[in-house]
Amino acid sequence: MSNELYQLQADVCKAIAHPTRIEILQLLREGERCVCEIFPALKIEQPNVSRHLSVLKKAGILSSRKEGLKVIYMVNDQRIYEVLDLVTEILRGQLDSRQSALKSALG
Amino acid sequence: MSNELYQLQADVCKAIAHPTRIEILQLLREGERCVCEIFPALKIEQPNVSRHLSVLKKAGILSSRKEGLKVIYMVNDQRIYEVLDLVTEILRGQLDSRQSALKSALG
DNA sequence: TAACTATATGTTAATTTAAGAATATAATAC
DNA sequence: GTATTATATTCTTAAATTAACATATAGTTA
Repeated sequence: MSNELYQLQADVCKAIAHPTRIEILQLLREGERCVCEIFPALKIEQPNVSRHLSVLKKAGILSSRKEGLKVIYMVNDQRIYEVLDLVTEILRGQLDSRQSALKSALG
Repeated sequence: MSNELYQLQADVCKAIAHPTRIEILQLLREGERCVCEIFPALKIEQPNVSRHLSVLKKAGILSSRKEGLKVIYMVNDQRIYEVLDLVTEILRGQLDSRQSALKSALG
């Protein structure tokens, strides 16, 4: 149907289509975190994490608020984790398919 | 946890992170289709659709089989539609948030 | 005010992605 | 064999993405 919807869906998918950003989301699953907690946990540079956070925020997946010097990021909609979990299940299904294909190929 | 899992999840998300590929998936929701049906339905060039199909296939989202001259594509795991539907719900939630923020801002 | 801390933003280079046009391949029909 | 049809691939070019490094900004403290 709506070509605009496809673009919006693609934008959300693109925003989460990076391993670092998925790792950020998994960290935030436990609750909101400031940048100063996120980048040491992920062992990447602060400017790097800051940019990935802004990608997620621009896509409407995260929000932030200031507390003194710190900026605290949080997930807007927990359903983003249903998306990630579904993707994991799909991957597991792919693995199972390959395994049973191999099994039947080997007799 | 596993950095490799994040990469695999990101790969699947990246594969569906394009409006044309989402449109292809929505068409295939009704059942398998050959390339000759897909590209006229989407009103894009055949080589273009062929490349997008190969991206989806490489990510394990689609499979294909030959029938004479035609190549027929199909979805491997229907849960990919749960992902797309969830993303739509998340987008709707974002819209609702903006609306109620606007409403309270205007009194 | 200056110094300090936390975060964000240029800038650059390397890599990836996408589309269009042309071409190549594969299966069928003649 | 040649011609035809359906699909895939190559090439080129433009645009987008990413990381690294340096720098800028915002808020705090002295």
